[in-house]
Amino acid sequence: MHKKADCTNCLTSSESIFNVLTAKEQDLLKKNNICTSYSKGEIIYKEGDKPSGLICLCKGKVKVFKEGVGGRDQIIRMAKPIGFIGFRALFAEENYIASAVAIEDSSICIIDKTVLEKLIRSNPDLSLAIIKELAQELGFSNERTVSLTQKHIRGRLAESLIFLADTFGYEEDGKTLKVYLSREDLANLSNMTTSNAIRTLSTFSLENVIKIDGRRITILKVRELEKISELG
Amino acid sequence: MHKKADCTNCLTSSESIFNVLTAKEQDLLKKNNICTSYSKGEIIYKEGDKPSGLICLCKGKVKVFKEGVGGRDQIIRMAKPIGFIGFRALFAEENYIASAVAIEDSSICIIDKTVLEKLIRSNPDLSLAIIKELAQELGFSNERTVSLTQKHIRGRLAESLIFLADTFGYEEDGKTLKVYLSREDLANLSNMTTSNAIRTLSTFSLENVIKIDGRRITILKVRELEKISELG
DNA sequence: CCTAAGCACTGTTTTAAAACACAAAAGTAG
DNA sequence: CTACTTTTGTGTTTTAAAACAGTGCTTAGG
Repeated sequence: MHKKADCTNCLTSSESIFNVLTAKEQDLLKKNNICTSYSKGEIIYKEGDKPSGLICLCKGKVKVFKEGVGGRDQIIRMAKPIGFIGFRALFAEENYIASAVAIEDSSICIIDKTVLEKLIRSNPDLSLAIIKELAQELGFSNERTVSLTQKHIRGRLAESLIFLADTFGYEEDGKTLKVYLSREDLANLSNMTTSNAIRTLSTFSLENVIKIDGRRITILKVRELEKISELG
Repeated sequence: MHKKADCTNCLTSSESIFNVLTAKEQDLLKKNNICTSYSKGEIIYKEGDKPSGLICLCKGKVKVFKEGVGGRDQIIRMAKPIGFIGFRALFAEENYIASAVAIEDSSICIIDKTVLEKLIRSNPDLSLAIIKELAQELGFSNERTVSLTQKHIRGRLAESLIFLADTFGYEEDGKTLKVYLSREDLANLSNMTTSNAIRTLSTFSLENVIKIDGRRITILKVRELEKISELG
């Protein structure tokens, strides 16, 4: 674990925020990052840790969660390649307020804090891209706050399933979620107890809105699911 | 209403994010903003509206809220001078996802979108300040999501009272909140029904943690209130 | 001054979801 | 292969908070 990994083209891919950089700047970036790999279940950082740089997820999937008062976790973000994790604390110059755990075998690379600042100072397009990214994330968080507090269990779970589909997409069949979460994670994403996630999932299955086969969730009626989510 | 107002020194005050600008840049800023005043209760923008520029609150107090599924509002932010409202949507290049209403007679000035972009492009310190501001706001939103979903009514209300004290401060006596909200607003801030806000407020008063006199709330035992908030 | 409207407050009922308590299945390690 | 742990699944009880219902107070407007 924590083996060295190599993710050269990850940072400069067309999907990456860094594609606005000049060749020279991209060079600087490539020379200043450390790659590491994590197995499924491993902790990437913990609440309270100090961020050392910008973490880029090159491979795998990561959940970011906060421990609540009753010991119950709330998943506040899910990351897929190519994406960043832990950037909030870095930019706010604070310690992490949440923890990140790999939910699949993953590779990350860390861009040094000072190098990043240099790049931001040298390239306004990068600044604007980061500002936009943060603003969108804030919008997501605000939306989520209202959904999680006001929707009922069915609505919250339906919303989570749609969110997972939007984020990770479908398998080749075009309807099976390309992410395999435990019932507990699904519950922690949707602000409910594990029992209730299991129960509600079964209900959806009985109603033929989804099909469940272990952790494999196939969405049969997206429209129906969206309706359940909207009604709350 | 919507009278023209004058808030020249508001943008360039030492508390403002724009204090990193050069004299020349500050000049550009001052030449390109429109000031308006709103009476208590007036709408500054509505969910779905398109942002035209960066809104700076120069005088007064503003609540920013989202309408939930059951018609119940959730207050997601409270703004005081000198602060910005509606910046999230502007930076994300989206329409507003929340509404802003003045809860006191207020003055705002709007900085044109293109002027703002010019300033961001010319001054990296401004970029960094905006990035930091957004990241802190995102942290606040994440914390809030967990509190509002996991804490019980007493904990949520206690947290809101502490938040109001932190945001708006105290009157001369050093313990009376310098903000006067209706019970409904207090409920919408704390994710509960108005009845429950009233009830819980009375309980706190009976327990001598606070003193209530209409909308005037005096915090008698801050430590106690913090305990209630932490325990959930 | 009187009336209306909105806000503050209280008691009662209902309900959604948590908590609890098991049982069965599926992975995992020895 | 067996024992152990974790995850999944289900039924029951309890509880926190919403919904409902109605009264009094205060403010605003004619």
